[in-house]
This record gives sequence, C-alpha cells and structure tokens, in this order.
Amino acid sequence: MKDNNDMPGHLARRFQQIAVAVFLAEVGDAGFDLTPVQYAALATIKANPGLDQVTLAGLIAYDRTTITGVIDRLVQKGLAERRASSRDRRARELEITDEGRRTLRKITPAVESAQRIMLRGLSAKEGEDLMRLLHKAIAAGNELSRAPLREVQA
Amino acid sequence: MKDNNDMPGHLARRFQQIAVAVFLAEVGDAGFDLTPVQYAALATIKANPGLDQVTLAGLIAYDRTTITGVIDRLVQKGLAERRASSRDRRARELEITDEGRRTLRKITPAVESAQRIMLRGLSAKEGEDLMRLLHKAIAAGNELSRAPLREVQA
DNA sequence: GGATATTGCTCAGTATGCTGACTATCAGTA
DNA sequence: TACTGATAGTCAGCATACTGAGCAATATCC
Repeated sequence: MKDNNDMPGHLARRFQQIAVAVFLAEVGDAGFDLTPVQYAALATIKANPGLDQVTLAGLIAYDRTTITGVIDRLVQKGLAERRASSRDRRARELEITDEGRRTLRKITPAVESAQRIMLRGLSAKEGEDLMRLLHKAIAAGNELSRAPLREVQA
Repeated sequence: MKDNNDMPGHLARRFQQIAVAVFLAEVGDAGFDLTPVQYAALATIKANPGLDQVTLAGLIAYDRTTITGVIDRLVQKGLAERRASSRDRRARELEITDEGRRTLRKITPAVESAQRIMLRGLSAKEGEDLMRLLHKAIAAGNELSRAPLREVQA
C-alpha cells in the first residue's frame, strides 16, 4: 500500500502546517499577534487601497465567506477599516490604518525570516525550484477550488 | 514590495487548498463522503491495527486534539472502532471495521485520481521533483510544528 | 511505597476554509 | 418601468488545526 507520505496531498498539508507554525512563531517572537492569513490580507489592502472584499478575496484566493471574519479581526485590532462604498451600496471599501501600516513595516523582518526557515532544509536552488513547481501546479489547478486567484481587471 | 504569491508560505496554503478541493471532488463524485484527513487516518488505522490515538496522530502528523474529532467522525460513520486498551487504561485502541475496509478499497481509485489531478500542470519528472523537495523541506521542519511526524518505535 | 513527573485523552476557545442559503443591491433587458 | 439575473456581503453549520487547561492513569525516582 502506498504510504500517505508519498501522496502530494498529504505533503501539501504537512508543508502548510509547518509554514503556519513557523510564521506564527517568528511573528509572535517579534511581539505581534497576526496570522499568515491576516498578514496577506493586510498587505494586499495596503497595496490596493479602497478595494472591496470580493476583489481582496480574489487577489489572495480566499473564499468570500472566509474573508468576512478575517477583516472583522483586522478591524477589531485597529489595523484596517471597512466602510460603505459610495459607488455600490452592496460593497465595502477597505483601507489600511496608520497602525496597520506601522505593524506591516515592523513585522516584515519576522515574515521574511519565517519564509527562510520554512525552506531551511533546501539549498537556494532547491528553494527556487520548489517555488517554481508549486507555482506551476497551482496555476494549473487554480479553477479547482471554490476560491480561485483572480487578477485585478484594469 | 514582495508579492504574496512569491512567498513559500502563501504557495503552501494555496497548494493545500487546491489539493483538498480536488480530493473532495473526486471522492464525492465516486459517491463517498470522506475528507483527506479522515482518509489518511483510516488508511493508517488499517495498516496499524490496534494502535492508540497518540501513535496514530504521530504517524500522520496530526495534533492530538485534532485526532479526537477525526476519530469521532470515523466511528460515527461506522468505519472505525475505538475501544479501551487492556494494557493502558488511558489509551484507546483503534480498529478499522469491515465497512471501513470496504470503503477504503472502493475509494482508492478516486484518491489516486485526485493525486494525479493536483499535479496535472506538471510533467512526471516535475511531479517527482516537487514531491522530493516537499519531502526534504518537511523533514527539515518536522519539529517546528506542534504535531510533528513520529515513527513507530519497534 | 509514596511523591513526582509524564502520558493519553478530552474539552473550551479561537481561526481558517468550506457549503449552502439568504438579503440587499445592481445591471441588463423586454 | 418591471422582470430577470448576477453580484457583494453575511450567516449558520461543519471540519480541520491550534493553545492551553484539566483529568485519569502510568512511570519514575527517592
């Protein structure tokens, strides 16, 4: 019988599990309380001021029902703001706060350190290969999850 | 600013997200209601009859608090049994049921199909490379998560 | 043998992720 | 303008994962 550990799905789960643990440890040691998911959302809000929740979800491939709670927590921590859109009364425009900007800036070294640690078993070339292969597999499977990645339309 | 999509942590999350979606779709189409996590647990119980929950958790790198619920659901579906150990009254010995065995056998094609689909963007060699690199990164990071992989001691 | 430490398991609480349903709103069309 | 369909967001419910705490039982050490 094939070992679980030889299945890509199982390896995916395990790598993700380690990645999250490393991220939380590094960021926690730096004195911040922010999850990988919250970090990605906050960084994307900063890079795309005023975007709505669906667009944000598409940019980081989160489900729209997941993003609601993530933003709730960012708002609750004072890192982001959610306000009604004037163009479309269904939509909420998202903005990063000064506090959010400060947090992002100060947290960056820990985030970068985490990315290095989760690849620490690999050489530089192997790390690049892994990222390239993951990218390729993800691109091919993008439409297979309920929350595919969506580019911003011009 | 570095794009989220260039961070190994983000790629890990996305690949895992797709892997789970593909698994559920293939297994669901085959007429079964089993998650990737439940499948791995059930297959590991079958391969190691009578093992206790902590050992099971170690073999598939699940947290001990997570495994409780997973087993609850396997038992509830009639696929596994949990009974008190005679050697150690704290421990629960796990066994697969006939129904569980039948399910595992019938579900295998769908599981294998899912593994192929999640790598469909890659050539055979690229797929092997990805698995090898994931393996290596995971081995180096094994102790960094709360739920590391543990071999069975002889 | 008895105190102490460790271990197996469970539980409460929190954070992703998903399915499916629902409301409010907008867009296109007859 | 009224109808229809699509879209933005939320909610309830379920399944991982984790933190931290606790209980019961076993192991270890003096």
